[in-house]
Amino acid sequence: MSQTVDRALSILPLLAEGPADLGQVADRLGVHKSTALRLLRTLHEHGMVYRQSDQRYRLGARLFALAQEAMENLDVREIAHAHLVRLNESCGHTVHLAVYEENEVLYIDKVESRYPVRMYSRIGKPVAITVAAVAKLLLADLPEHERRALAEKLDYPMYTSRSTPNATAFLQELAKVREQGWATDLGGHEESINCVAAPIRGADGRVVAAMSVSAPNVVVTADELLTLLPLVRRTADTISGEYSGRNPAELK
Amino acid sequence: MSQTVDRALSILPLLAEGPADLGQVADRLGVHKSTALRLLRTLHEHGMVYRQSDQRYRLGARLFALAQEAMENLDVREIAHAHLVRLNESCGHTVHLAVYEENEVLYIDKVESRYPVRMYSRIGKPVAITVAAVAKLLLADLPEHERRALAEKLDYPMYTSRSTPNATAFLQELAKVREQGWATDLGGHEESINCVAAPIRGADGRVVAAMSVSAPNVVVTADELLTLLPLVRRTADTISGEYSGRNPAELK
DNA sequence: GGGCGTGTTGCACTATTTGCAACACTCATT
DNA sequence: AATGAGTGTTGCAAATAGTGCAACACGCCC
Repeated sequence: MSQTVDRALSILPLLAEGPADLGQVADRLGVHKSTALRLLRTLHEHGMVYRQSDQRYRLGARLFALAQEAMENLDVREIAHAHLVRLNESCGHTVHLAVYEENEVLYIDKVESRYPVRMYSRIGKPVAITVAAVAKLLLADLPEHERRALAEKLDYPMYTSRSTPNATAFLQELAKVREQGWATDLGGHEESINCVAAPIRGADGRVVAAMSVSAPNVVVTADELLTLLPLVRRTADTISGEYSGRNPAELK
Repeated sequence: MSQTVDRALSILPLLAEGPADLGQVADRLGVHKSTALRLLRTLHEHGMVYRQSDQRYRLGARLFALAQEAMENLDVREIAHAHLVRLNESCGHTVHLAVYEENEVLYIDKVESRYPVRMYSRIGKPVAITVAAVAKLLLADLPEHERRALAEKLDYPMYTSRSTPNATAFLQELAKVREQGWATDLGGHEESINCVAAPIRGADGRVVAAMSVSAPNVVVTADELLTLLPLVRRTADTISGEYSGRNPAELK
């Protein structure tokens, strides 16, 4: 592993917390100012960091553009999008699409609720992995040992009284989810918000993504939301079919 | 400037085009496979790239998370958001917030139209810089020489017949925008979409961001959209006031 | 089982990066 | 004006850290 690159990349999460000046960056990296300067310069040339008017550094525009492009190239996302919109049109609630990647689950698409009350979430944001319905589906499909290892390693923040409290409970929940082929989150992340989710599978049957419908209590009760389950599952299955049907489009 | 970091960072835009295997990466970088491997490994450890099941590399999740965090830390964005939402509620159209950074203009916030017909755009996406109303405002405020230099350097794609055709026309347009303190884009990017935009200024009077309201012809005519101008300008001014009023919140 | 096309590792060489110390610059303070 | 503390910046010599090579380890197809 490359030390120089390692150091340079370590600067990014550091700047993500907020702007910092050269001295601060050097200190937190544990290197000499001049070294930090040269690393920052290289990052700058690539547009990864930006020097604002007060001389301090922040993350740069290229970063957004990259994240953007990367997202748009995801095949599942492309295939799923139209279906998500249609689902939103027929039920009106917020629809999410998420994938698992290296110990994180993240939203890669979202169609906003048509009701005035909206939930907070954002594409690209890592999901509350221990409680979100989509996360349960994605993790439930991991190979046994990987799933256990991950479960042990996670934190279990008690967002609400119904959050998953620990690894044991989590693994149990995952087993259930795996069994039934769908998942819910009933107020486990935010007291008043419920979700139902279904898995999207590739040709080999493995779960490649998960989608969910979320709505706050004030709009529909948990029971009412559950009546949408068949629709959500059907949508997910349609996407699965389309995804496994065609060979992953080779671009260019 | 650091060669190693330079090479490593060059991998990212390359992967943004689509997944690639080790050989391809090495070739396009012009380095030996083993070198490419080690760079990719380091990128991997930082979650910047991800190795998919077919062994090929793609951009990784951390990239999204970083872009995400960076965006949320922008003070203008935070201050403006509530006002954008309110504006959207009162007029129903899509509202955008954009900033300028190193030869690019990018959207940093967006409130979706409440009409069924939506326009395509996405937070983090670089804006069509030669035609977008927000871009004109941001560039019009650059110091003379920088503005000229940039204008010369740009491409002027003819998205529609009303797109800005060349540097001369662009500079002229910028002068006008600078003069009047607001800007429009009447079908310059997409034939049927119009925008009106107003600048958000910091305490020193410099333009720090720009906001716009966009709507397709099928919903309102350009003339009707222009009647919203006073409202847009008022909103922008309110945000400007709030932004220059408080000292930029030092976090942590 | 031989022949590809991958990705991976150990090693010797030297080019690249590093920390230092000295220098520039801006801003307060006196 | 002059001093000083706080920044960011550059040239240099030392050596660490990165490089390409060549050999190896796979998996896959014929």
